[in-house]
Amino acid sequence: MVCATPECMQCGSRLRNGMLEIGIDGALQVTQTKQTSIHRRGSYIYEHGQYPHGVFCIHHGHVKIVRSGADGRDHIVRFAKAGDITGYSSLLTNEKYATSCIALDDSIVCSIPAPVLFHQIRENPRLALHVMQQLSTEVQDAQRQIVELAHKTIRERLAETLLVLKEVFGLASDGLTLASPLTREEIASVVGTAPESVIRTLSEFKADKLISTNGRSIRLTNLKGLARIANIHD
Amino acid sequence: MVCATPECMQCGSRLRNGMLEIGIDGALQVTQTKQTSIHRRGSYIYEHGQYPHGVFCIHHGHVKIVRSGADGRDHIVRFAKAGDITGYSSLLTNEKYATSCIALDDSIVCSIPAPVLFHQIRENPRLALHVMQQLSTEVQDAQRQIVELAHKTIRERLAETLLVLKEVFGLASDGLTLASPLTREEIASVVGTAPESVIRTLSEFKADKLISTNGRSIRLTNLKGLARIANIHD
DNA sequence: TTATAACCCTGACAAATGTCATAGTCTGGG
DNA sequence: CCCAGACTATGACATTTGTCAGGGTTATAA
Repeated sequence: MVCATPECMQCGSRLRNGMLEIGIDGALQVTQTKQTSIHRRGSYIYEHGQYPHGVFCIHHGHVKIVRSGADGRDHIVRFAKAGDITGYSSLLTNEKYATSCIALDDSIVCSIPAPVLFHQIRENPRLALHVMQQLSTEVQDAQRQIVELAHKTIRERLAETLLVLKEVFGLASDGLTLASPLTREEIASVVGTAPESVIRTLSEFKADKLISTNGRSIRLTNLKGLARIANIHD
Repeated sequence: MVCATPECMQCGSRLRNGMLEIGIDGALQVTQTKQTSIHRRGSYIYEHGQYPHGVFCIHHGHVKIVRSGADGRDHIVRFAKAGDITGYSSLLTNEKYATSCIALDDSIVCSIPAPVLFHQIRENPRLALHVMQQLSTEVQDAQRQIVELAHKTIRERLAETLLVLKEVFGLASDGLTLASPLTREEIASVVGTAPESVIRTLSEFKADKLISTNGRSIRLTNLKGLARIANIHD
């Protein structure tokens, strides 16, 4: 679905207002060429194996970036939410997507064509530097995850994941309940374990008065306790 | 140790001869400002917690990039060898190193000052693009590691690691023995497990006629068998 | 509203992995 | 050449985690 409304300029304005400073002309080109689409929970923004044609910028909602393992099990390698950009690492290496990007909410996503992005990068060293910094942050996040998967228990990783979900999705109006649409299985595929282990460990946390649950929803009643489990070790 | 010999131009020439094309002037600037140092096994090229002042380019030998976990245990997140560049992700985000870089061999490493690198990036969009591509590859490698740590057994990960070591360090003149100086403990910190588990699994591989060992050295006698274990699952 | 599928939860058990103890082996420096 | 320290190797055992089965609950769509 093409986004033809003049006020739909978040992509361009974000690029301009951020540290990127692609200039009025650049913002105009981006705004004129981008395509906006609406997704419901579960719908694919891009899929493993396709060739990239551009980058995606999340206007509204939340998406998960998923990589499937050899045995068919999926792993959520990161989230993206409104304002975040995704899909450039495969575009830059000019390879098929190694990951899929799937909406978690009802989301609005716009896509900037590759030629436009490359043109802007060539024209503007500050944009280039910004992309490098984004990629550097991704590298460091991924390396941190590697170490944690290798050496932390499920208990530690789940506690940290709950705190990450708080950052990504925020809290409901009570200030305690995670505003996250993730199922236990999706949480498991962030933590890197089986859904049963997530459920069991959540029950431990309940017994330890760190959280309480009601159906899918989780209330974080002791943030410091969770942080202690997550950072320092058991 | 400053590298003053005129023939020591690998950094500059690599940058020029590669896809980077920084031009004669660029190569000259790099060559004139870089510093070359010699390291023995175990010596630090840079260390976790320091602030970066430039990027490092490996002339000769092999290094490990290590990240230490909360419990003090280290994890090898990747290797770099002659021709590879390392240390730019922390430089770009302008944060303390999250990793350490340690020589595995007697190695020769040269360092390009940050201002020179940034100047070259600003001047030359192709260099910028190349750095982005390197970073993209690192992101994808790291994400692959995440999924494997989350969902593969030690047996699978160790088989893959042996094949990786073959790519990084090559084989001795017999065409079978890994030319790797890694101890069992270092292999464990690639695989993400305890040294005992590595030794035990290597013994399984010996029993399965996939490898043979002699002290520290490992002979890969059945590459296809290892690949089968590594890729398809057990 | 109801039917249905997806999801949450727990128990029991099996398998994988970590930890500790101990002994043998290699290797580099004096 | 020899010794000390580091490394490899294996067994026994504890712990963590995965798998399978089954029952209750919730959400979604007709």
